[in-house]
Amino acid sequence: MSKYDCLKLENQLCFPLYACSKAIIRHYKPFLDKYDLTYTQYITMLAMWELKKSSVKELGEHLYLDSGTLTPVINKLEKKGYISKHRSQDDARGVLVEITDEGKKLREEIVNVPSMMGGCVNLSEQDSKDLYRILYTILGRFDELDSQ
Amino acid sequence: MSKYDCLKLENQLCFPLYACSKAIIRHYKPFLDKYDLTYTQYITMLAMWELKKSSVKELGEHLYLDSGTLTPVINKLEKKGYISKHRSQDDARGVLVEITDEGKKLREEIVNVPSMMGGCVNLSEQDSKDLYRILYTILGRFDELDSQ
DNA sequence: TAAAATTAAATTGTACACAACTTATATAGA
DNA sequence: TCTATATAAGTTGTGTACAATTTAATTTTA
Repeated sequence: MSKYDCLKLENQLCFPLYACSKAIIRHYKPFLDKYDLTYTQYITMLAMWELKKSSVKELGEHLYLDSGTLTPVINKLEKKGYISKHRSQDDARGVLVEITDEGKKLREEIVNVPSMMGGCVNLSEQDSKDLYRILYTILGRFDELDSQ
Repeated sequence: MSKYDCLKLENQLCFPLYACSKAIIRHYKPFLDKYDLTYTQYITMLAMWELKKSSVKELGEHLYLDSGTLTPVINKLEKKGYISKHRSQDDARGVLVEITDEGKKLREEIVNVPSMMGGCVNLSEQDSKDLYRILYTILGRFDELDSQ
């Protein structure tokens, strides 16, 4: 036992989290390539399918992304025809993003992607539930910290 | 219940994983800024403190990073004086990276960072253990897939 | 209500991440 | 042994992330 044990990669939780996140995104790629979507564009579409219409700000809160990241992603998805954007009438500072008919069609095709990815990882029911709960516990702690 | 439920952000494990990983890295920043290190540079130093001497390839296997990411990180850490690099004698294709005395000194100072971060998250003992186990299960599955 | 403070997006600059490619070197097979 | 293959780093190009700044618009407040 050394006082440096806490600095070992294997004793840190941040590292497997970071490595896992990247591994999943990397393994999404072949599935998403078919639809010419990056992972970030994919989760942005996931959010838009739920929200249908949203400000950039609200979308960013859902995705934990700021406008610096989101603006270029939105512009790319707009160019692909999946969403449209225009200034808000109520508040001219805001921009409203809206799902298009093309975007709705994409949902039909992409609906089988999650199960294909799930098949790769193949966690037990219990592990999935535990992982889900613990991750949202951590996110909650950080949300608290940030709002203080 | 809709056939699109699987496409909801909240029903995907990839999303909280991705969000959590980013949140942790973001919250490391104030602690690492003191030492003028980015998160990637930090975990590279963690690996180097363990390995002491390593090829770029081996280092990349530890960190799940390829040379495209690692080469510039190594160059920056070299410029800061924490590591040194030179061609391998045995195999002139390889480059060996080695921790310097400066790099060893840094370890002394940075040893309190993990506990400060742990204090932010404050997971229960059981949740930490479960999270750790599940994350390495996932990484193991992907390693299997990749080696096939 | 006019100036000050706040807010929403966009912009800018730095640093990954990674696929695809290049270059140099080493190993294997005919 | 000579050529084909494989391997290790490095390079290039695209796409995030995010802090910091800018711009335009809205609220607050003196």
